[in-house]
Amino acid sequence: MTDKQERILSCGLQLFAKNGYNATSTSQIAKAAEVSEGLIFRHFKSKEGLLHAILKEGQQKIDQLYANVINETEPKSVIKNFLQIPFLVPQTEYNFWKLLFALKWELDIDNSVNQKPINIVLTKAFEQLSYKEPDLEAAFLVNYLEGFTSAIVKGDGVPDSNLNAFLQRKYML
Amino acid sequence: MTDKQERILSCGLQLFAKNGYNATSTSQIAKAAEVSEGLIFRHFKSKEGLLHAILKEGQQKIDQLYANVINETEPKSVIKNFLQIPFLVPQTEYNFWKLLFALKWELDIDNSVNQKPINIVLTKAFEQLSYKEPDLEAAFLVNYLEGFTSAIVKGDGVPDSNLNAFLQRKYML
DNA sequence: GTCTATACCTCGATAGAC
DNA sequence: GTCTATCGAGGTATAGAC
Repeated sequence: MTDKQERILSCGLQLFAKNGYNATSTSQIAKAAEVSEGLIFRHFKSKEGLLHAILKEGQQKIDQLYANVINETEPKSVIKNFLQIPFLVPQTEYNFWKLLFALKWELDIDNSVNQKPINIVLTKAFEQLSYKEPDLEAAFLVNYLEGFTSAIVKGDGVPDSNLNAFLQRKYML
Repeated sequence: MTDKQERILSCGLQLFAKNGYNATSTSQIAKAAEVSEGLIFRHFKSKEGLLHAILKEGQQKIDQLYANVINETEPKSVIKNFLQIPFLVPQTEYNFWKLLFALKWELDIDNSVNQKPINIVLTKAFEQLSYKEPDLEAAFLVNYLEGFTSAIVKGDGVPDSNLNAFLQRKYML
């Protein structure tokens, strides 16, 4: 991976996240990365190829984030770590998350692949804690976190830790 | 409002919702609405003008939906009606909601104008029900509903009423 | 139907590493 | 001399606009 390739990936992410995929032209990216436009196509085949390269690079970070939940065995910690996810994302990566949210609607790129195992683990945790309807408890929290992270990433603000502390009390974690 | 104007609005909504704002060309809309492309610009000034006309038309329906919550006085009914919102949206209007979600990211059109009064009313309801931290309870539910409606509109499926019934039990509504 | 701009993309030429 | 990274001048289509 050469320096210019990395600059294309980085600037592509910035611009896609800031202005949207369709609204960003390859010439803009080239200008920002200070490379010739042709180079983008040499390396990434097409504009969409560039997008997928960007997504692939970011996917690792997502996996790491979810690993904290999946690999946890103690049920209370599973829930606690799940709720903590938004706080583990460094601000430098907000752009990537913003892009993910936008792509869900702009193209039909949905990485709900990660959602399923999370849902299973969460359900199991509630079950072990003797909640009456563990699957619905899990679904409830999953929807909450979707809304919460959406609000954070959208507002480019820091997540409100009060809400998190509140939930830890509510669920006795 | 002529027949052709309405067809432009309707087809514009369909296509914007389905393929995104930037990815939809005015010529596509003209073809779908069976009008000349020039007519779009005569009536709506620009592509963005058309978008705003579409949004303005839909705003009324949003207001109606939220009115059920805002105008309610009995605290339990406030919360109940709030949670019911997604179930009151007819499938024929899913396209409009989908467009709203997409625009939040694609352009920076955010109609969180409605969010504030809802938050206040919800907080008050929890307060009257003697919840310890009514503001956080409200914020929690608001985030949940954002995630829930997002999932519904995205999945073009019917909302899961089990989850709603579960929450009515949980909050003793 | 026509205009202008710009979108995505191609490709031959170049330059340096080995 | 081959190979890989790069440049930048086009090409073709289509966008929004009127």
